[in-house]
Amino acid sequence: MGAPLTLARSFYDRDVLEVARDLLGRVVRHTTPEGVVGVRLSEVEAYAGESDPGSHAFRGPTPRTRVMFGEAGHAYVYFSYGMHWCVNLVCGPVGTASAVLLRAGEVVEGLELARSRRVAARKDVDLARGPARLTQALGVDRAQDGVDVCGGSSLEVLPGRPVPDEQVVWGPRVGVAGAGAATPWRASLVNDPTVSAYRVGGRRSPGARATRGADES
DNA sequence: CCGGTGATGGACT
DNA sequence: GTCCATCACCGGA
Repeated sequence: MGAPLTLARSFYDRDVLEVARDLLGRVVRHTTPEGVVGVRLSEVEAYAGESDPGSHAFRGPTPRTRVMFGEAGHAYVYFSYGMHWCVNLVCGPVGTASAVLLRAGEVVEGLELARSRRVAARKDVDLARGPARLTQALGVDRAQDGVDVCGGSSLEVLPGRPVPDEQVVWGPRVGVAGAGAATPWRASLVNDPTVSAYRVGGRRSPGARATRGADES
């Protein structure tokens, strides 16, 4: 038998920062009746479970965050801002509720289909440049919440090509206050045009902090 | 290039 | 009622 197509569950069943780091350069692939789209990850963000004030798991399990408290290697998909879907990969032991948010990547398979799903994107580098854009390009939504990405599902993560440390840049997470603010939760590929360049604070009230990520341009 | 803002709906207090 | 792990679009520099 050949090597498994998707990453083994053990890949996800460890520290969330390690998983985030190792996800860079991997390919997330989603197969639907419309076809297949694959995205090579260029930016991810770690959420360290119940102790992380920035995590959806911070207040303990709820119907929405049920999947986060479960087994590593499953997708946690949530609905945001009334119109967007974002996808995380659960990691660590059961009950840990850690997860890695897939923030951006390059479409490396199914370019035409991705374009048709992302009509607003003017350039191909914008197709999956941002967490909600990435899910839209992949065609991921509520139906993939809880899906096991370790094989046998329409949503899977392929080995891709590992990225050397020199190409990895760590930066702060946005919109999170509290003790964990100093931890570099967000990892991205240096000088990669598909890395999202988002605003700190978003549409927050005036006076929002202006700490820019260190991985721009 | 950059900052400001509306859209839009669900989860949680 | 408030807060979003966001995006697209618009106008100004």
